[in-house]
Amino acid sequence: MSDDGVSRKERDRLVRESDFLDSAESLFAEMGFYETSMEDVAKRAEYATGTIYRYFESKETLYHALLLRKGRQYFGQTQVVFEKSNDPLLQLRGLICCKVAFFAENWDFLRIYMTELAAKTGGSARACRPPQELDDDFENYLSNLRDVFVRGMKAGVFRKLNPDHVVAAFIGMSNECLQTSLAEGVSGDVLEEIEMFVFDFVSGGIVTEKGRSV
Amino acid sequence: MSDDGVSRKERDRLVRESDFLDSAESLFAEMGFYETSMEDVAKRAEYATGTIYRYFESKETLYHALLLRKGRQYFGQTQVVFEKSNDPLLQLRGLICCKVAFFAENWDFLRIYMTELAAKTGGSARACRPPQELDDDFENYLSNLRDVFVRGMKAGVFRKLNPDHVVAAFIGMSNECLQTSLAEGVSGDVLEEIEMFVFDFVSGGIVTEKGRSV
Amino acid sequence: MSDDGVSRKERDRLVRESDFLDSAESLFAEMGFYETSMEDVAKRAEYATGTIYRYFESKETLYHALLLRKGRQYFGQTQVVFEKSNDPLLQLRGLICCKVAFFAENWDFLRIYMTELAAKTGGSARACRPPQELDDDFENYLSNLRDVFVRGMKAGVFRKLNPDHVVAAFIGMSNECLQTSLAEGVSGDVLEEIEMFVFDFVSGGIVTEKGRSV
Amino acid sequence: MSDDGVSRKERDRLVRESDFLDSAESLFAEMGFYETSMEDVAKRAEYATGTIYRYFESKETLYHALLLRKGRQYFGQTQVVFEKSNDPLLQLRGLICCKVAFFAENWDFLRIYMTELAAKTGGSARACRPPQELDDDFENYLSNLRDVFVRGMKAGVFRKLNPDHVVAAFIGMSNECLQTSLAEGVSGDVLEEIEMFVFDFVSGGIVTEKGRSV
DNA sequence: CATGAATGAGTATTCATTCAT
DNA sequence: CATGAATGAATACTCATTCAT
Repeated sequence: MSDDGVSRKERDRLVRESDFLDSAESLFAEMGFYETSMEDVAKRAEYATGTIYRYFESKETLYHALLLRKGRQYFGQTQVVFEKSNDPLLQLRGLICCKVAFFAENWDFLRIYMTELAAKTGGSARACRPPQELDDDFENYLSNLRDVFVRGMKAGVFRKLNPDHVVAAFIGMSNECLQTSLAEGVSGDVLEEIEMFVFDFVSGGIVTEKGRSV
Repeated sequence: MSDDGVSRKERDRLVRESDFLDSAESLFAEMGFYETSMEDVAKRAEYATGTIYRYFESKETLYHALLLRKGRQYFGQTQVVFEKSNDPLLQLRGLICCKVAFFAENWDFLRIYMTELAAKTGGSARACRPPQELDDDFENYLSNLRDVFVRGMKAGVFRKLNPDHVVAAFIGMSNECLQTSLAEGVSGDVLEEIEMFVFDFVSGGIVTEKGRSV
Repeated sequence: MSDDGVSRKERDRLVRESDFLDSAESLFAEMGFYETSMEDVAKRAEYATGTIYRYFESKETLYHALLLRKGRQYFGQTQVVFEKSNDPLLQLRGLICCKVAFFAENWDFLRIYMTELAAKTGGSARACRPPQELDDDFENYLSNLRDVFVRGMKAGVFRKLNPDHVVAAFIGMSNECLQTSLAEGVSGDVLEEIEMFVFDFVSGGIVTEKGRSV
Repeated sequence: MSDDGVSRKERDRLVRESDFLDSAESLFAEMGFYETSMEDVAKRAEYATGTIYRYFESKETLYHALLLRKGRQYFGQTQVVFEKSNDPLLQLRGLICCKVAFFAENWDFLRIYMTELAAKTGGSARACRPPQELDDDFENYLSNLRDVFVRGMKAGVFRKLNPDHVVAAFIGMSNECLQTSLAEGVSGDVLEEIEMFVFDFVSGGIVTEKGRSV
């Protein structure tokens, strides 16, 4: 037993699991779920094909696990933002910051997440659905996000708009901005720019006083 | 020969082709490209499996054809908007109106288009890519859209923001809003509401004077 | 009714049948039976696919018919040779002459016949066997040919060798010579040369007096 | 590692490969390439269908492999004959001996080889062509064989005939003799008889002194 | 009787999953 | 517990044949 109560065996196991998740993540992002074979995943992880099945019941399970791993991490971070403050504007800023930072670090995951979101929102009855656990987290995230906007509206700092639409708009625009920006490679400057842009756009849209008066 | 110079045979052929495209569109939207078999498509269209191949060379060709059919129609409509006026604000309104109307009528296509967009923007090297023809149309659309924003900025009716980001933001938010709204069923009221919301959000964001002053 | 007691209809029918047999013959020779589709045959004959089935029950039937057409013609000619004389040497000469002349005119058929012979002699249980009728003709031809050799041996003009082997040798060598020679294009001179060569080779082999004495 | 530097795994693999080649060889000989399904091959080898594809990329590859296996073996043996002596008569004897012995042991292969030869000489543009490697070996064989005859003619032990025709005649007659003889079952006596017959026939043809004087 | 669109059985091939070593 | 060969169900696609027009 090591200090933190985890045996070497257990640690080894976790390392292996992580190897597979990493391989799968990059391959699924590159080639898509269906164009990636279990053999591909095993090969990239430098294990034998059969070994994956010691760690994951099926290809779908592997997919779920990788969605969960990063997904929970992300939703965990957003949860912190939701809980740290009650100020809608601060929360909004925090969420954007958190999102940009997370996806900049997890570009492969973003691509998978976007595809998943497209399928999910569209209501596709695909064989390979995201795991319930993550769905719950996502629902919770949506509800918290909605709450931020609703409170902001009540407090008069946000305009009174349909909060469900605002949620969708916020998610859609931030995702798309991240995708197109990050596709061209990541640098610190770009990140800051995206972060600022997203907040700016959400806050004030694009029309000027002059434009409004027309 | 009938009045419009198309023989009955030719018309029959087009009807059949359309049957297959319709079946494929709904199935690909529901189940995804890979989870839909050619037999499924044939069955839904009420033909034998082999018959599809008299109309489409391969599953991929069928997919491309259905993307092209609606895609070109949509980009054709946006092109009209781009050409009808030079006023960025009017163009923006027109584009939103056009998008909402089109996708309300083509909910299945929207779902496929969203998945395609997720894959495309994400740079996935999927076996089944959209046809070059549509890619070109899409690039052209992006460039025209960007131009609307750039002209608006020059004219002082739009705020000076990174136009590429604005393009991404506009596309992402409008798509996501449409998806979530339309998923719940379509009614005339909803359409008008989405249209107004999208324009409103793009125009002015969500933060109020009061929020800004904080 | 025309002079020879065949109605125009009947004549038309025979023309059509012949068109199909010609197309099939050239295609089967070029591409092989399995690589040729009924649509190919119809297209080359400039008819619709279904029309073939008014004339031939199946692809196999078509194949049989084309084997029969030329096959019977050929065996008919050899029969004449068998009957015209009783002199083994004259008959042999006549058979060679007849064979060279026939296959020079029917190069496509030769190729099909060779393949068929390879399969038949090899005892392949192929789905597409030659028709019984032709098999009988072939057996009859073999038996007559054997008889020529046997009589020649009895008469002392042929050496006493196993007559079955002689038959096989004669057929094999003449076929192969024709194939390789005709593959390079046909001319009158070539024909005469092959004819002479085959007779010469069958008659006297290749070893000289000197070679024999070694 | 075993003594001969081949691991057990490697040996197992070769055994399996050989199993498939054997099954395919007998089936292709019996039924023909097109009438044999991969499932048939797998079944005869007592493996599952998919297993073949771990050893051969495609049906065509399998076919090529089986042609190569025996083909190279055969051409290897003829090469030895070509190199062992310079005496045309001895070489001729050696080639016949070698051919009879080889095809007696490889009756299935002979049937496939004959079909292949029929197609090849006939110039059929079949989808499933023999591998280039074997074609080269065959060309080399032809050229060496021709050389034997040319040298024999120069040395005065062979009659002066068109050497290309002699090559064709020799190949055709020996193949056909082997096919018809071996089709009836093989015994030591038969082999010796065929061998002698072929040499006898090639050497001296069939016409006697008496026949010649007529 | 010609047509050619529709049919659907048949086949090569793939790949997630299992299991003996 | 790792391995990777074997499995066999699943699927895109072909083509001989049929039949309504």
